[in-house]
Amino acid sequence: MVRTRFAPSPTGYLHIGGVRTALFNWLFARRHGGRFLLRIDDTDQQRNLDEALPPILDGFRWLGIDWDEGPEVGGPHAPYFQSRRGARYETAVAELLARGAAYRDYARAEELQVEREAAERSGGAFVYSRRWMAETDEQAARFEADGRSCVVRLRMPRSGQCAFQDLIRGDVAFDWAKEQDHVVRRPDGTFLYHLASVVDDHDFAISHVIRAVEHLSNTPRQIFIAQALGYELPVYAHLPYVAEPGSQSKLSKRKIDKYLKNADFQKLYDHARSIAEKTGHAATPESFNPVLIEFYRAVGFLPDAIVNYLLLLGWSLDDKTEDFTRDEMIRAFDLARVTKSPASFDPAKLMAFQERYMRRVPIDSKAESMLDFVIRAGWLSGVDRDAELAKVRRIARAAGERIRVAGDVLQYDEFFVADDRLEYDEPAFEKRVSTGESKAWLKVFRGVLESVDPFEAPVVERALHAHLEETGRKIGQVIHALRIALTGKPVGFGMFDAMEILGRASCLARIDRAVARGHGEEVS
RNA sequence: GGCCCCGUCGUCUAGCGGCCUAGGACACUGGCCUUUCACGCCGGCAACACGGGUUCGAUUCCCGUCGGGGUCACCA
Repeated sequence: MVRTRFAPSPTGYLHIGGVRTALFNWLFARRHGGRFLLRIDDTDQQRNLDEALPPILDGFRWLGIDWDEGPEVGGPHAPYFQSRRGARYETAVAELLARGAAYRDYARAEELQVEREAAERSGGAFVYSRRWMAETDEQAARFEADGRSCVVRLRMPRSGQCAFQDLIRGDVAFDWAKEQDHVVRRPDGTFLYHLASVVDDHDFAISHVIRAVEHLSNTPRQIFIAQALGYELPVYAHLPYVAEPGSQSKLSKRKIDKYLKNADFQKLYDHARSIAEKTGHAATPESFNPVLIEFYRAVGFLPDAIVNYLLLLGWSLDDKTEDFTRDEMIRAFDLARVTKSPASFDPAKLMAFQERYMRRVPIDSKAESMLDFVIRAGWLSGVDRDAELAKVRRIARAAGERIRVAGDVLQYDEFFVADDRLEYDEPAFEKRVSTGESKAWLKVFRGVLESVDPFEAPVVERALHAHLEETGRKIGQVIHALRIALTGKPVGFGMFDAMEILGRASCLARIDRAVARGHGEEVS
């Protein structure tokens, strides 16, 4: 039975790279009819679990990455929180001690530091002298009388090699002598990650440990622990990490300022921020960061687009397939096809997937998600949802592919403001409405609009064309003035679609207002 | 610095000795379409890090160099 896990620490944030790792674990488990579990690595966190965990869980749920065992869903090996498994780790450490695979160590931090520096000076790897190791209770008592406290360290081999097979890296080997006597228990009785992780992986019957390469060099010490405890080893697979845009360095949530110098990143960020500003979403780097999944959710990305993009970061099926439904990716996923080199995160390509997926969203559900943003922005109340939805649906239809993320609806405030509150793009107004005979023409065309019936796009369009025919004008001569008078902007939807959405009354009122308006000044 | 890993277009990648004058996608770019903006359509630019081998033949195998990165905690 294949069993994989993803083990986040409860930081409150879901990192893009972490999601990719979780996704690969999930895919691998689903592919083999196994189980995917979530385990919370909170061995050393003072953070308040109660508020740091839900955002992570919500993030996974939103992405459609479900877990078979773990927080909230429970499971046969509960609890899935390392902070609640101390007793279990204690027995493991006792076993390690009993078997001579670990020892109590009474060294002080400064003493260790001296040895470390000496090793550095001589150019060799630091290997602890074990001078303050207590092998008997008597020795321990003596150190304690000195006021020393003890940690438990692994008694690592000092010769030979630790060799293992990695599903992605192939054969890997490390010299035992380069390994340190890692601490597994602190003086206060808490445990370190490596110990907890190995014990949990064993207890939870994890068959495949699929994680980022940063952990590759941690593997020997974990193998040492597992073997000392008589555990069967899981199969290891170390994924390349997700790199910065245009670089090979690991993507980090703290380096956002640096990434913003990348044009594509900047573009995505600005795009998202303009949406977030309108919805009042706090746009601090902590909460509003393109390295975190929450960022995409806050502006209306589609989870399927993100997952599909992430799937292709370090994995590919062949030389052309890019689109995968969940079922397709489950069927196709194969660790052997994971790349060895880091894949850099490309905001532009993510957006391309988003656009592609957005095209396939049925108009009704697109309108639903757009309406959420409109309500969040306070442009509609949400009280008469059916009527509001109908309006947003018309906008969605007219906007077509201009709506790339659901929050893009907030670019079209002209359909939500009162006629007398419409704002104009001043240079455009100057150029196309204030000059020549634009205003005179608008007045005339206003008369035409009054009698158009019904006030629907194709009818209005026919009326305009008939009018142009009679007066011998070309559409290009007048439509810009009309657009700016009605929407305040030089760009937008098809003119007639926009007019239908506005309705006759608004169109007339807006023409009146534009015509009455002076050169760039408000007429009251 | 020690140890380890990686190295095909700007980016994600295909390629597992001849199918490669290296394929696809994104980005960029020229044009078309068009009431604007998008979309769409047609076209273009663009890569095997370098040097040695092995071989009839290397992007593919080996070695070295260079470059990039990861990791060296009483963090996870």
